[in-house]
Amino acid sequence: MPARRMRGQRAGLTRQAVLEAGLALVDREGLQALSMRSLGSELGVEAMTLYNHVSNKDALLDGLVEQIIVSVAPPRLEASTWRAGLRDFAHAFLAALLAHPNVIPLVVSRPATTSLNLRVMESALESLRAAGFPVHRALDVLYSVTGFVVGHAATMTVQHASGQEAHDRPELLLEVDAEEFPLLSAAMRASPPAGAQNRFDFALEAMLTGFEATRTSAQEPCRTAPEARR
Amino acid sequence: MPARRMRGQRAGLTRQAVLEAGLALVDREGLQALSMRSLGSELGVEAMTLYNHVSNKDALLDGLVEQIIVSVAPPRLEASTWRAGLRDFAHAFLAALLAHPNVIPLVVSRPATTSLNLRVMESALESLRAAGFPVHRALDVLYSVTGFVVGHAATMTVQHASGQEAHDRPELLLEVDAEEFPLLSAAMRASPPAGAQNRFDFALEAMLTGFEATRTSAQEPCRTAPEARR
DNA sequence: TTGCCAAATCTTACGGCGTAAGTACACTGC
DNA sequence: GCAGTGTACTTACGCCGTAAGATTTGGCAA
Repeated sequence: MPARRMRGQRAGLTRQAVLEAGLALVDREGLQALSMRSLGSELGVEAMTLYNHVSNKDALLDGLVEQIIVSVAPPRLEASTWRAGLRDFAHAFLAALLAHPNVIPLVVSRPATTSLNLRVMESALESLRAAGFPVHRALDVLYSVTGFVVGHAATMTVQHASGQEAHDRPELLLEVDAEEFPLLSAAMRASPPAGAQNRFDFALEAMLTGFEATRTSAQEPCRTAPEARR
Repeated sequence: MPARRMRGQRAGLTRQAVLEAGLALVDREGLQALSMRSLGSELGVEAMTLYNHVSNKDALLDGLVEQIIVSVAPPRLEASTWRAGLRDFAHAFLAALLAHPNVIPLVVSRPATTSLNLRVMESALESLRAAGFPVHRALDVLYSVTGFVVGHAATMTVQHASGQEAHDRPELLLEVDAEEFPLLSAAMRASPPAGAQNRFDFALEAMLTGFEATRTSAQEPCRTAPEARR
């Protein structure tokens, strides 16, 4: 609980503190619960005070996205194989998104063109090029993976029953009519709650396998790259 | 221009007309320009009138998403190969999304669990199962493709320079510093404006190729499925 | 034809939003 | 001690979604 302060007394806020509180608030109560006023009172401060640290609400939202991007930033792409590197990156990115599911709509709708983010891409490109991808293909691969991760994270976390109180049940839609949609309900019952992760891995591997073929314009006919043989 | 009416006179609105006008408004001026008041005046009607046709703004937004889903609905998945079918579906879905880029954030953040949508999935599952996929794998494949398409559509259309006036330049970020990010800027210059579509196809094919291997638990060691040999 | 009703529309009002503008206070360096 | 600077608060404006109620209409029963 923030200590009682008198007019003009400092609260000791920083941009970072504001962003963290904002992220926490969104995680806890959803995007629509984030207003300058609510975030202010969360921090024991009036709404207008926040404008000392973020220039407006849009910048605040951009900041939230940035927080997430930064949390996955360390370019792990130097690890072992390019394939393992991409896999690690995809997993780290997915984990970061799933850790803050309420923010995903923001990630989707605003540009992640921070220079910090560009730096990550640059080093990833370097790794892929070294692994034998032509530069433009490397960019294709990178965009494909990020698009894929974002898309999956989004479809994994859409809450149905458009109520705003979906902050504590990670289960997905299970109440499909077994009469009307037999296959669908069967398939959903067949893949247990953890099935989403499996599905992600499954499709990711499929994509990586597909990439392999275009590495140096099909350097081997079928199975390429030794791939972490240990 | 809507004819001048007196109090209580009918405007002849329908839910469909409201949704269409809403979609048009969002396409033209962006999501943030859509308010009950603005949409009302668009239709020559007061804001509250709209509540006769949609129960609240959330339902209106759901309706916009539905409009898009419906436009891609006809299950083309019966066509020729399962692979060609999936490819067609992905292309149709992507086209529908790109036709209304401003709506993509909505598509991402709300459930597409209309029974109409479920019917599409059911028939797609049927096709895939007939093509040799175990049911749960078929669902994996389907989710993977939709997630992939949504993710790509999203990353293809994020506007940078978070201003709200990005409604008439489909170009993406091109002003990266060639000094600081040589590979990145080179790769972007290498892939021309139409490169996004190529990238999508490239990654889609990669994924489909990957799927092929899990069709009936690796039915052939390397190259499976004759695939539209005509 | 007349009378009535359900549906479509408009009016008013409320609380909450983002934020521009102005004010008050506490630190910092001289 | 004292000015300057930056942090925080207050007030106010115009927008938002929408609840409640008044008003008019078109269509149907008698």
